[in-house]
Amino acid sequence: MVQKSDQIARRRGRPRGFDTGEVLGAATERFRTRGYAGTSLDDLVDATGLQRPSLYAAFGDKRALYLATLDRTIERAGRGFDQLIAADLPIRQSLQAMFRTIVDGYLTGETGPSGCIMVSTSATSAVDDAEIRARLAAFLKMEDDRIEELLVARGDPAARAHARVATAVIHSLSVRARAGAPRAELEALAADCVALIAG
Amino acid sequence: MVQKSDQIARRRGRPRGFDTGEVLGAATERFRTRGYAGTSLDDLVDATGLQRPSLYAAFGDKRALYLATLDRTIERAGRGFDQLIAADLPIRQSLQAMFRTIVDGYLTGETGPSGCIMVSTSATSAVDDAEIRARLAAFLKMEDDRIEELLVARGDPAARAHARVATAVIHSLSVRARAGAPRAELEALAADCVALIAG
DNA sequence: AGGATTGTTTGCGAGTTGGTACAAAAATCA
DNA sequence: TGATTTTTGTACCAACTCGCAAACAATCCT
Repeated sequence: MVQKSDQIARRRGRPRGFDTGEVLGAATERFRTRGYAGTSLDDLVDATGLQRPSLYAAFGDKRALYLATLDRTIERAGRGFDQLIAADLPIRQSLQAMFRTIVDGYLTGETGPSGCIMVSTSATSAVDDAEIRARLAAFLKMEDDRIEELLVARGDPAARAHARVATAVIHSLSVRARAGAPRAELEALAADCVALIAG
Repeated sequence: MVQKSDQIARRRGRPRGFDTGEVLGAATERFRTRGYAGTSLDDLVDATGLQRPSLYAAFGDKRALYLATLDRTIERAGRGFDQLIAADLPIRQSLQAMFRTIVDGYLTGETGPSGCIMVSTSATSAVDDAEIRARLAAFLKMEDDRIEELLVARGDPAARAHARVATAVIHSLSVRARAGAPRAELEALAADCVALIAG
């Protein structure tokens, strides 16, 4: 009872040779490019550097790992919106900053622009899998709510409708990024949306 | 040279026991619910009623069949927009009719609301497959162009920007439908979009 | 009728899939 | 030190994957 947690409560057996967050990030990237059904265990071993048994011990089976990547994505995206709201910029600047971050992220990817794992990948598996569908629904609600909250705080009288449309534009940006649309096209759509809401 | 095409140019051997269009439609539905990677040959045999060799003889391998379903979808959607433009209704009514048709379609599906095969399914496979990506890009361009054309014909001075945003809302409707959003939610988003453009 | 041509059915085989058993390895505890 | 606990690496398995070969069936042509 003396050294309750000397460092980080030293565990008993052999220590893990990997960081859970990093592994989850690597798995997310692979799932984002190939989708759930299109990603094999060999893919995940290749992406994470872990062997199958390590993956299974740490996360459970393939589906549980996928769900974990979705949860991680929802959390991180939520924190992003929180920061944006806290920055307390005027409507136009808030939306511009939001779209800038989103477009930048959507244009990244292992083999090409990969958009959003929730909007453009989990959606494929959502119809026949209730847990994936629930995560996607939670993500969409989070987006709608946070953007509406942001617009309400700035005194937008049509906050609700504007938030829904802004979210819709986010979704479209993901689809268009995966279709190979050039950055300028994505930025133009974002600018059109900002003009429509804040212009 | 006399009976060039007595009926429909009677072919040589054993006649096909199926209608190509119907089979393509059945395959489309299965691909729409499960995605490309998530649909097996057994699934397609089950959905179409054809045996593997018949599928292969008529369409080629699984990927070629998938590409055929995408092409069919693009064609049919294009015809839908053509009809809408030809109807020559005012802006508000045109958009309302468009969204009504789209929402109705997106809420259908083999096992639940399945949205759009292009937006919410082909997008998953588009990153690593150039031909699928090209089809998706062509589909998006078709949507953008047709809606812009419609708005230009009605004298909308911001036709281009409005068309992009309307297309974005269409994409979001597909994602939301697959997430299990109720009809009222989809209709509300559509109404918000119409109000923003034509209000 | 009989040959030619095309479509259909059965069955299979090579490769890949997700998942696991088992032993070696690396740490803590006594 | 040796026993215990946890992680890691190797190898494997049963099930499923896509695709195809070969025999059979149905039509047209002469």
